[in-house]
Amino acid sequence: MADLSASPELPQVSPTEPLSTIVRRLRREAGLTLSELGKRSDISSSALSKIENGQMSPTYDTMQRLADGLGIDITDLFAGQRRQSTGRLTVTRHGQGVRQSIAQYDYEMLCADVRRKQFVPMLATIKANDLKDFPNLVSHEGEEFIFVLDGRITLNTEHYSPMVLEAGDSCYFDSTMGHAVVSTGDAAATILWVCSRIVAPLSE
Amino acid sequence: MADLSASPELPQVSPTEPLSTIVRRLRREAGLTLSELGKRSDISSSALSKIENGQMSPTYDTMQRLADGLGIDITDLFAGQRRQSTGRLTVTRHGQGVRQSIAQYDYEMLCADVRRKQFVPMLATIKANDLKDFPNLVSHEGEEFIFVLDGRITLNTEHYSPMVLEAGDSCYFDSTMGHAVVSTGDAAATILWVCSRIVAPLSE
DNA sequence: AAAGAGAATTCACTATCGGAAAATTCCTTT
DNA sequence: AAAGGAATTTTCCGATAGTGAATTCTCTTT
Repeated sequence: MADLSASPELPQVSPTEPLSTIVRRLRREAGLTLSELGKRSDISSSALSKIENGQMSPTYDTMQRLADGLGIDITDLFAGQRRQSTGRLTVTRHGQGVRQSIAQYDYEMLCADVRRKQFVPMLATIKANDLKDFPNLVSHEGEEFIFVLDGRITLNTEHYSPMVLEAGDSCYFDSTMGHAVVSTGDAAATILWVCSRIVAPLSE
Repeated sequence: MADLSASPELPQVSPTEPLSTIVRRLRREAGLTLSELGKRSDISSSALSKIENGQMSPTYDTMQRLADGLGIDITDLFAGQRRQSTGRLTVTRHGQGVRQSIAQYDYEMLCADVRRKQFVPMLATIKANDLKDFPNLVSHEGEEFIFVLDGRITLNTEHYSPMVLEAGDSCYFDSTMGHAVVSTGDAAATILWVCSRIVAPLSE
């Protein structure tokens, strides 16, 4: 079985990248050994070895456990190489983000000059003090992470009882579930907020 | 670390459409009998029957031929398996993340009990003081965001000159570009670090 | 260089997939 | 309702996916 592709070059986009190569690449990127991945996905390391060497065609069942162990979506096992933007980088200095404001929060969008990000970081100052400040809970595609920098907040959600978070606490949740953050301390609360799956905000 | 929602680990009954139903639906939609589809995809009708009745887990090989015979992309066979988070949520209290350590950094993985996150947040304390502490620059798929909480760091990258970041500064970049963070202040530096497309470590 | 440790592969074996054909179910037609 | 034919399921069996143990490979350490 000859492997013609072997080029030492960087991210080669090969539409026909075989499963074996994809799996090996994903495992290496995750920094896992065969047995480590085997443990996570409940597949023997010998089976993984055979898969990565193209000596075996795994069953649907096995592929599902494999994707699970890699923490990826099973379709990623077929998708070949993912298009990756060139090494872009941007810095936002303290206080220099793009400011936006709605009734309940003041935002400072960080690194806003990079568009089409995989996730969007921002600093938010919570103005709302009461859930009544929200006409209704917010809900949108994607997942969300909150890290409290200062003050104390209450995270209200559709499916859980309100959670109080203090400085240093953090929270990760599915944002399709309705949610709203209010400040419950004396001082204004500041949080670092990260959302995935957000369409590039302002500026055209 | 309290996770309110989750049934422990695997037994989670996914509300997604199983392969069997997907295949049957697609075949019916195409108006094909088992043997007709079998002929097109070079799979015996008995095998197809077993697949459609959930009595068999087809191999990667077979699934490719199947998708081929149906004239669809193989990833469409997983339509029902795509990631779909049902309002999950988890909180990590100050200092309660899962700790990990490598030569250059100490990590505290936040919200580590949620797996398959779209992005992974962590707190890192930078131990490295010199670029020489790194055998080579780190590089992996995905994008990365850094927010400096305390101290001063220098971000070294493959394509840019080193950038000094102080508390409150942030940076977003493509992580396929080699990179390494060192502390350049007197005190240890602490940063909030967010990476996309990373496998969260296993917390046993 | 030898020893040792850990990773990857190979080996021997069992469980299961997948094919051919028999058996059954599900029509349509009389 | 019965007959006939097509679609589907079941049965049986060879081929191969998947496992644990043994082996080989690849490092680092002394």
